Amino acid sequence: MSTLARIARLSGFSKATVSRVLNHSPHVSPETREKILAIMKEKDYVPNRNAISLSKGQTQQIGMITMDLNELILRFMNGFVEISGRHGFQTIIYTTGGDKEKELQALEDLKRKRVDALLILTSVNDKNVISSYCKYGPIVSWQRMDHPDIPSVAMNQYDGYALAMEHLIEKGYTRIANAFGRPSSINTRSRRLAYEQIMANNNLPVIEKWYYSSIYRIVDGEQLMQSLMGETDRPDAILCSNDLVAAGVLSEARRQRIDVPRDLAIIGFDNSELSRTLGITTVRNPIAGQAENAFLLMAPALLGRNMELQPLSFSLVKRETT
Amino acid sequence: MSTLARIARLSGFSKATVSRVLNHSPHVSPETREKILAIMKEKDYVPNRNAISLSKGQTQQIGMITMDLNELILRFMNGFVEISGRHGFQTIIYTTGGDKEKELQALEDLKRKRVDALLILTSVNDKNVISSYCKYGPIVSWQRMDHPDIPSVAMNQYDGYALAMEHLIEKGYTRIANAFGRPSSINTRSRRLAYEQIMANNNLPVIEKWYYSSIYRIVDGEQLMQSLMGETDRPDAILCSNDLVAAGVLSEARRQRIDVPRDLAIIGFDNSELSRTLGITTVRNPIAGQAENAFLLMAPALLGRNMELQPLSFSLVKRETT
DNA sequence: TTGAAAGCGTTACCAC
DNA sequence: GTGGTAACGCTTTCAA
Repeated sequence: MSTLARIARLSGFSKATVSRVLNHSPHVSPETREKILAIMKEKDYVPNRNAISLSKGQTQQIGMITMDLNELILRFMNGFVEISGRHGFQTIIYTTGGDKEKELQALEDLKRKRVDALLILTSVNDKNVISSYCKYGPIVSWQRMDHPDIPSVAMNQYDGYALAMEHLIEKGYTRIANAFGRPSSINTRSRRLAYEQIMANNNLPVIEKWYYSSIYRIVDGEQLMQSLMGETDRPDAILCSNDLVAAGVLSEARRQRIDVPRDLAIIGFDNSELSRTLGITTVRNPIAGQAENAFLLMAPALLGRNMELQPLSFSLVKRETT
Repeated sequence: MSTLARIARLSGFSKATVSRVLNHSPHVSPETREKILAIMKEKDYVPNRNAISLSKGQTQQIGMITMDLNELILRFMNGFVEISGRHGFQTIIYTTGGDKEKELQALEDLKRKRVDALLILTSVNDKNVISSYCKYGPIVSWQRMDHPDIPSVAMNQYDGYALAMEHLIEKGYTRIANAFGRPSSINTRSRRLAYEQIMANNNLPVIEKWYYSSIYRIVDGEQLMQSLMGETDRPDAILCSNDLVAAGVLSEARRQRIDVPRDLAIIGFDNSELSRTLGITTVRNPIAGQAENAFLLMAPALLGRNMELQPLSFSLVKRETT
């Protein structure tokens, strides 16, 4: 195994000079550089990362914490991996499965300098517990943390929902059902607010009996549609918490011979792969952009320079269900 | 920032003794241990991982290389993360996007001791290039590599396919179409062999005109079903390369008012989340078991002791499409 | 049971 | 431009 010291010995130069070559220092004569590089190549030398990390006090690794992995999380991760890779950082994933202890392990890894920074996608520990680790390195979150030390890149769902609402009303749909996700989450509150305000703006009645919550997956969507079929008074549009739900609603509607979009409009959320294949109108969530911003928020601490966050916005992807 | 040296100074003992406490060495008196532990707690001490890694020459990190992330890969990864975590190893993901250069970076990381071992899920570089890194640490692959130095945990798809075939025949389906994946892959060959042999064993005719290949996704399944509708001579069962394809076939069949499973049986592969929600009969692929075996193959090099691989087998999950 | 000191493989500061 | 050398924070002999 060849080391920097060995290269120094073989080349006749000092370790310092060899190190300079490694780090592209301008204070090395071209001949020296060539000579040393040649020996490195010959001896198949590569610097030991641990030694570098120890010496520099930085590992060039960033940890990503999540309870589980799903399509959305993956899209965020991929975006984050991409930009951090461009800046020379590797990423390591901590899947906690919702276990507080496992999550703490990840936080401890910031303290013990295994990672230089942490990205939280979904967490289970109390925000004050988490924020107590901020002194060891930058921590940025996707989900809102409501803590001054932990910035979040989450977007206000109001805007995305509003886009969908306006589209529906413009198309003439007014009897709108809402399939919400977590009952009292901030996102649900924002979405509900968007629905109510835009209905009011258009002098349309808010129909609370068509509020559904805890609707997350395909089956939930199917069941929702089924229970709707049992009633005489039915909505002419359903705004879904995500694309999975929309897919469930759509497939059940087809099974029930309902003409989509003539008799029922369906809108999903997130613009996932599934919505594309099934042709579901949906709201595009700029996830890669949020991931990028997450890294940019860490940049000052990591790279020593501020970087401008990019402005993000939702957009509507019109397909065959509206 | 407290270091081991500081703890030693404060406690009045040497660094060696403090290190012994850290590593649960039996050669420390209980009182000394207590005293030192108390000071560690008080000073909020945690050992620096880089220093440990450098000193030991091991990082306790394993790299996982993949071109991209999908549900199957994730299941494998989760299984691997789980077992390696139990043995004190963390995992780091290298997503290459099919870029040979990026993949090489990961291999270099084995050389520069950022990771102790590598797990290859999908790779793009030549097996000889990859195997040239074997001298730096254990490399295990999911996909078959056909190289003596790189063991694989892939399973013989013949067995899984045979299970599905026998189930179909037992149920009375004989006019079977096959939706294969990559045209000339080893998996496709095994599956095709299984189909042909089992048909032969039952004195049934092999129908090559119903061989389809390069069928991977939902839309591919839908299209396959559509093209089948145009013909007069139709199969009474379709064996799909994976659950996505089966989902596509199923949804298109429903759209075309075909009675599943009376007029058409559908079997998927992998027992994914989707097959469960849609009620598709499928072949369960013991992915977590394979992931576990992947770690066990590394165990000798990593832990210094041999571990017995567990025997794995496919099984059939019967649902509503057969 | 404990301590002293030599690694581990780099970087970075200070001379020259 | 180049070299000497002290960090970085731990583990691991070898003695005592």
